[in-house]
Amino acid sequence: MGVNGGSGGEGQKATLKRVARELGVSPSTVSNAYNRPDQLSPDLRERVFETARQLGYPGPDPLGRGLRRRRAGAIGVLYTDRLSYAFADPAAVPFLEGVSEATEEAGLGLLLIPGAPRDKRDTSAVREAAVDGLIVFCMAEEDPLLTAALERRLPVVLVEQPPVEGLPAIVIDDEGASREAAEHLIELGHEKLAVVSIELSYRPEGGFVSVQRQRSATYRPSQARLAGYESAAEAAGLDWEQTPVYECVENSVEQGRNAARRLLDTDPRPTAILCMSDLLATGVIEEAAKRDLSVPEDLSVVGFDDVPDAARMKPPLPTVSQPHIEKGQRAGRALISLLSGEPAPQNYLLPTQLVIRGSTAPPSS
Amino acid sequence: MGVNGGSGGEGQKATLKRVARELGVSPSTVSNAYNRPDQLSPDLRERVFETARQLGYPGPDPLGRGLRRRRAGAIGVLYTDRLSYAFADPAAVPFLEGVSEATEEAGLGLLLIPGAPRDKRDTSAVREAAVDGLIVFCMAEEDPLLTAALERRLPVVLVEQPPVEGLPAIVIDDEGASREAAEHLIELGHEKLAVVSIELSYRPEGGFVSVQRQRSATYRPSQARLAGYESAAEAAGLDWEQTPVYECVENSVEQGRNAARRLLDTDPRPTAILCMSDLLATGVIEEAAKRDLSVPEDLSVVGFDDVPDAARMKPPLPTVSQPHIEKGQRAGRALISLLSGEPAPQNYLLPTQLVIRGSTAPPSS
DNA sequence: CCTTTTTACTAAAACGTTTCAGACTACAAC
DNA sequence: GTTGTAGTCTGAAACGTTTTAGTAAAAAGG
Repeated sequence: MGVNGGSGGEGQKATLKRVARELGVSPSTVSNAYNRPDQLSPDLRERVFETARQLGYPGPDPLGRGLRRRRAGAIGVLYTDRLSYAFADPAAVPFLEGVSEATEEAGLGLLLIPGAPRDKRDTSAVREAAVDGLIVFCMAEEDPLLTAALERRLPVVLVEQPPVEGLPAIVIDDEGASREAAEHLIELGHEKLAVVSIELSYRPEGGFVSVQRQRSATYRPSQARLAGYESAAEAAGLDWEQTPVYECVENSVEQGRNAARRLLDTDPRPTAILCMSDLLATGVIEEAAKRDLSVPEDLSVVGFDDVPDAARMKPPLPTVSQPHIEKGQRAGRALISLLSGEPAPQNYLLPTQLVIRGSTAPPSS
Repeated sequence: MGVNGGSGGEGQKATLKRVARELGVSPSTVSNAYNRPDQLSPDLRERVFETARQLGYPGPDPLGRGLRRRRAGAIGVLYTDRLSYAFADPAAVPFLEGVSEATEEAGLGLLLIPGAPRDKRDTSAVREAAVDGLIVFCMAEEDPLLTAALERRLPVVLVEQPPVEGLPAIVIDDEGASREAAEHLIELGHEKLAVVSIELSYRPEGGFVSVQRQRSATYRPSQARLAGYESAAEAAGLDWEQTPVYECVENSVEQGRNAARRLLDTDPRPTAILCMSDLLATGVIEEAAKRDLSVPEDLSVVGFDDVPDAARMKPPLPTVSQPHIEKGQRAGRALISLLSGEPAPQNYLLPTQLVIRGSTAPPSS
């Protein structure tokens, strides 16, 4: 017998009203059987369930209930890019893990909202998502998806986003953390730095970027991290204009390799490269290896994120560690408290830590 | 100005009906403006949007629409365990990536349904989830969550599950793949095998398990893989009764270490260990290292899953490779085609491959 | 100029629930 | 014998849409 072969059925689709009619009671009573057990006799309640079973009624329909109660029972997450990329991003995965811990505690579903590719953005998914609130994670300020999300006037929590008044924000101190990373290299004696950056704006151009474009980056992490690198350089008397910054169009090992190909060809060749993600750093190191440059003797590389792999690499990758899971938890909890009507939106600044692991070195020359 | 400070508002919450009244047209017309642009004059349509903007109407409410259209616009995924564990499971993440690719193509949301811990299962989330269909991924046959899912009578696709008649199933050949892994070790001359297993049933007991309990495992992968190991052993004339099988209560490195502690203390000490996941294998290798057993000279270890790390370990971990992403895609697409009313549910058997990477060896004695 | 077709719009009935405000009974309390 | 009170159950009105079947006017066809 197949799973739909249950008895009953009685032709039409089972509904609360039909259960009520079948049993000769009012719909309210059936509803109460499910939602307010104290409102009817245990005996009748049992009979309601029995009839439901016979008719194959699976309990109150979530959409009908949601409409009436005016809550969907789920929160949505908006991610930078195509949704499927999120699972390939080692920083996004633990973030989602944290969010899911929070939603699970609250018994809420977690709806991942599809983004469609950038060149043909379709905002319908975000407009039509049945959710009670949204978490916006690391999207460009001018992304149409973000606009659409805000227009829904739902409770929203921003994570690693440019600020919007009235909305709680969860961030790390991107600027401070990257300043620290750059300072570390400068203290070692490096003067020829280079930067491998993740996307700067909604439509990333890729390649070397002017200082002006750096400053007008619309992804918060990119903008803040560049500012941090720059301020360390300026403080040390280095000319930031002369520091090559290469923008990747995607956060991947492949793109990191690409960037390194270009950067290691510049003259003078940089002695240290600051990367905005561990994925990019991995690519840079791969390319360096291909050119028989040894890391860190010939080239120091620092990453960002501290993915699990970073510690296992040989040599281990120096990087900026940040609490991804906690970030997700905080975001989830902030949204949930917003949903339950708590007034004061709380901002969080999460701690970061520069992890060196003994594998940066002074310049060789 | 905060995000909710938009003009309009007019006291009450903006609704389609209110937009209609404000403009002096019927609700149908406003609805058409959003859903059937060809049903009204472009001029009026523009005025509808204009009024909507003034009133702060964010477009048709997903719940109202969903109720009327009888579709939620999302599919749900049920995972073995606490939802948050899924993000920590290196096999589940790429699976979800694949699913999300499929849902994204179809413009559907992906709802992750929370599971709550096993000892206090709460099925309300699965009963109340607003979805059009479900993907059930790797759950024990007797899990109450699974029962609740089937009772909803929604389209369902099973992944790595014991079969249910009438429901499409996506699986790998767990039995064949693990038989192959065991055969490989046996061909190398190993006679003292041991197995480190993932959970066998909804309430895993942990520790050494009898052949009888092995056979009645209710997680499909566990059951099938044990059957594969056993059939290889029997075919080689080894006594399966004498082969220690250690059940872990969780798929983690820590649990693998645990299991190894027990297995490496048995007499005779196994010369090769078959692990049901790369995470467990990693733990086994760590414990072996602690005891100064060199792998593979003193102990051969084979994993399962082929997570990205497996190739990078030193020595690289021999393992069974399976197409996680494709598994997710297939599951997603199967469910989507089910939703669009296609009749024949299709089963898929996805290919696996034993990847040795030159790091198993004959027994040393 | 009359008929047919097209265009632009509407009325009303769903969709499947929950909840508010009773209503009826029974029984205890005064 | 009235008044409470608790315990059960119900009727009807939402909740915010979409859709079907239709009307009236305008355009096209002859």
